[in-house]
Amino acid sequence: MHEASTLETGTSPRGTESREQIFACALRLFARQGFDRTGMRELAREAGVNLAMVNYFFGSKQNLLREILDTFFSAYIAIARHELHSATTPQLRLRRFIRAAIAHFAEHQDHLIIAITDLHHDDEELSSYKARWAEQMLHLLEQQVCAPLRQNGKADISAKTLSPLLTSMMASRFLFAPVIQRADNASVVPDIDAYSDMIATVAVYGINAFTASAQEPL
Amino acid sequence: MHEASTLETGTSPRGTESREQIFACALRLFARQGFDRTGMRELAREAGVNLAMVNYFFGSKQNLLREILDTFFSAYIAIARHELHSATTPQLRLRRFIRAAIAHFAEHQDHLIIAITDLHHDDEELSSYKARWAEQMLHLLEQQVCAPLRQNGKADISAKTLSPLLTSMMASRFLFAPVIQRADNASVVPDIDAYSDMIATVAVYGINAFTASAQEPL
DNA sequence: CCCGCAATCAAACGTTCGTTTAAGTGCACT
DNA sequence: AGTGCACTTAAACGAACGTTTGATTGCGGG
Repeated sequence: MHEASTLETGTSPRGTESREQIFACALRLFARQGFDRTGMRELAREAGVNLAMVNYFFGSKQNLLREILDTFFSAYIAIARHELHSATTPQLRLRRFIRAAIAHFAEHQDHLIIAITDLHHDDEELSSYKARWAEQMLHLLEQQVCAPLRQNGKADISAKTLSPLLTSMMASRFLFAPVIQRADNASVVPDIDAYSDMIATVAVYGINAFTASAQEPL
Repeated sequence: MHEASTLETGTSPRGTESREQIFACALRLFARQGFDRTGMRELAREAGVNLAMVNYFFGSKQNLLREILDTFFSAYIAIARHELHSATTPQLRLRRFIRAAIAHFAEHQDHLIIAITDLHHDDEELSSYKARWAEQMLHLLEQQVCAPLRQNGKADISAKTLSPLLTSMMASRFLFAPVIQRADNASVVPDIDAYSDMIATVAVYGINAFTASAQEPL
């Protein structure tokens, strides 16, 4: 039952390579086939280690999933905290947050896919755990974006609506990538910078049009 | 192996009630716990039927999933086909499509969640199947929205980018609902009409800002 | 009345699942 | 040389999985 210690002794402990192999393969397999469809034996075989090593290093399959979600969410929140406190206007803060978050998504696509497609796992521990991350994001967006925008005029938008909307918009390319590529593998996709610019522009101007008073009708 | 016939004899065949019970319970369970985490025995127990009835009516668990996806996607495409051919400008067509699609999502939230969280199942049959739906949506958006917008000026947006973006935006509320509600169960959520208005406004004005030339900087 | 067939049932099929155990390996340090 | 500890291993555990079989029920039409 006692999970292997994670303490760093300056130089890597002997088992580090195996542990990292397992973690890397779990990322790939969970994202491509889903958490439940990936068996411990398949994971161990792919990582080139013995079956028992997975639970030796991570305690259980659930714990392995939690460690994956942990690395992703904590970095996501850190980005939000940093970028949403940076600029002078809520529009500029939002744009900087989107660009940084999409860069994070692009670099950790497997984490992202696992996090979203496993959103509806009704495991009690993981659910309350994800709710705590959501709380922090809701609070950040409310303080730094929604509240300032409320003085704009017409309609207001709540963080409970904005947070899922932004995350969905930013993730859309990665979430649907396998289906879209299969449906139309001919044409080229815009590079990641053009994509994040486009999402940021749509979000900032779209939200501004919704919250601000005067708009020419479309 | 011979699946029960689906032909309608005017009045319902005798087994219809059981079949519909199974289908309804599968929707609820697959959406709440995921396809893989839901066992045939659990599904049969919940539906109040014998275990063997599931495969008697649906042939296999995969076929049951496919029937769920089928009813959802075919209605989704029908809505897109209808609304995207309706109005005079691409902006108006887009707005009408978004409002109708969100109404469809709201009425079939379980279908939606199953479709999205199972997007990454690498089952060959289901993948090529979903790709065919995606092709139709790509073609519709390209013809009725992207191509007309391309004459706008500055930047253009491809259907390969727009289709996932729109679907993600419209689905955001339903996809993240369980996490958000758990993180903040106090406040009220906007009703579905206000939500679809907001998504439509953000999408139409946001995309217009991205594709049109002159914009005041934000 | 009874034959036919759709529907229902209990039971078992073989497989795979996540987890645990107990033995074994080889380096590091005294 | 020898002891301790981190790592690795093969094997087995009971449970749950999706599917199939063969018998049984009960209504509708000849």
